[in-house]
Amino acid sequence: MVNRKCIIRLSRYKNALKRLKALGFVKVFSGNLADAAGVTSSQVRKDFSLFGITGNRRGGYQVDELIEKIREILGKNELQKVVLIGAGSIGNALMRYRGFETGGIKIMAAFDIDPVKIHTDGEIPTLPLDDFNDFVQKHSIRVGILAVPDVAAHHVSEIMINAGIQGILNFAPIQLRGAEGVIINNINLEVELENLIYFVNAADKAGIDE
Amino acid sequence: MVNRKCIIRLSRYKNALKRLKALGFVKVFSGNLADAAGVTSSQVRKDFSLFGITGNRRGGYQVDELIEKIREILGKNELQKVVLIGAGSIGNALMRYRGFETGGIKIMAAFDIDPVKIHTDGEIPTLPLDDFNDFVQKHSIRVGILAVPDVAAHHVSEIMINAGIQGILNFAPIQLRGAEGVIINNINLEVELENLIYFVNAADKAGIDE
DNA sequence: TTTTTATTGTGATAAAAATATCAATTAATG
DNA sequence: CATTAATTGATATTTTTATCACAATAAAAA
Repeated sequence: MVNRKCIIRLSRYKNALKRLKALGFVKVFSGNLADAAGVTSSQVRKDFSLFGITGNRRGGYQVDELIEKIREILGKNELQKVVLIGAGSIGNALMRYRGFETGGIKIMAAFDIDPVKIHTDGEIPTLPLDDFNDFVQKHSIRVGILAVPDVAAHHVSEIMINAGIQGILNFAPIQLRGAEGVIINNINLEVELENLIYFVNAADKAGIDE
Repeated sequence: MVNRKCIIRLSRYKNALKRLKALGFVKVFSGNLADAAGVTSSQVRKDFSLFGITGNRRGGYQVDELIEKIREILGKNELQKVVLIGAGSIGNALMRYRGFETGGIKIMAAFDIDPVKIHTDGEIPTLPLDDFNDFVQKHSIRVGILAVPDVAAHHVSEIMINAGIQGILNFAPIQLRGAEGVIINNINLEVELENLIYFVNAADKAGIDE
């Protein structure tokens, strides 16, 4: 069964493959990917079988072919357009983040309620929130990043969902619950740090990782 | 058994409790927390039993007491000092992020190799990377945030570990593997978006969430 | 060409995590 | 004070996830 964890592993395999390719690898074995992604080789093969990815017994997998197949599964063969709501510090950091381009992801526009932040001169325009609906529908965008303060988060998530957004990456420190057919991934910085702090403090016990 | 997932849920319970407290709640039932955190009430009670948190049969849990107990478990009763390496866009966003203070987390200093970024006038000083070791040891800091470009990430992680850092929150798009006794949490923005894109594209199939 | 060796692909097995169940118990009610 | 109703806490069950094990098979070697 395909779940979140499984897709995350697929992304990691793809990243590992890119690095191995840069190192000159032409074929890889499940064990190589397992090492690079920190899982077992069985896990790699099981994941592949789930998506009908096959290799050659004794011959492993062709790197180029494998990257291509994973990209296809992840929908990364075409440019993925996303929008951003919230042009604060995190929003701006994301706009400046260069990793998305190379990964085939493009932030088409940012939106904010603060008139001071509106401008269309940069590489990514920042538009008034009122334009959100039209923009999303005009460009058929289905994925959005939410980077507004916590008090506004729930309200903004409703605006996004009403506009037709089906996937939200939420940076607000509130556990957003998605509507039917809407997927929400939450990134909570404080929770992540709390997590580290707990395990560092509990260093006596065996170091648990996941 | 206490694992990452379990501690993340604990953080979520705490956040939910704070909101419920603000709403005037004095006591809560496991079902309330379950709703707020998106889990079952059995899960909540199971988690609590793991940490010896008890309530009153029929009477639920006292909000204040519960918050206090969870804070204690998470080590948040004393200010948690962390450092940041990389004063780029993500690093700066984190320095400006107000959520940490209220959560009892303090970024003591940032470090960078770029002399242009060094300054000590702001609220959080940005120091040369050469000062990292001394600073960490002087302030007994054990948790650090890594926000440098991918090519530098592995090298910087070694600097951190050598200086005695035991927990790293890694924003570089590379799967860092920790040394013995070092815990690394990876936040990979592209992987998160890829994940959303996959499930949005696969919207035909049943919407899977976690 | 035949034999050996290494790796895949998958069904079986084990481990881990989440959920359901229910007796024990406590608060509220009459 | 006795009775009722509701919730915890702990155990049992189910579900999910990961690992193991090995036949099938293809490359390499003899």
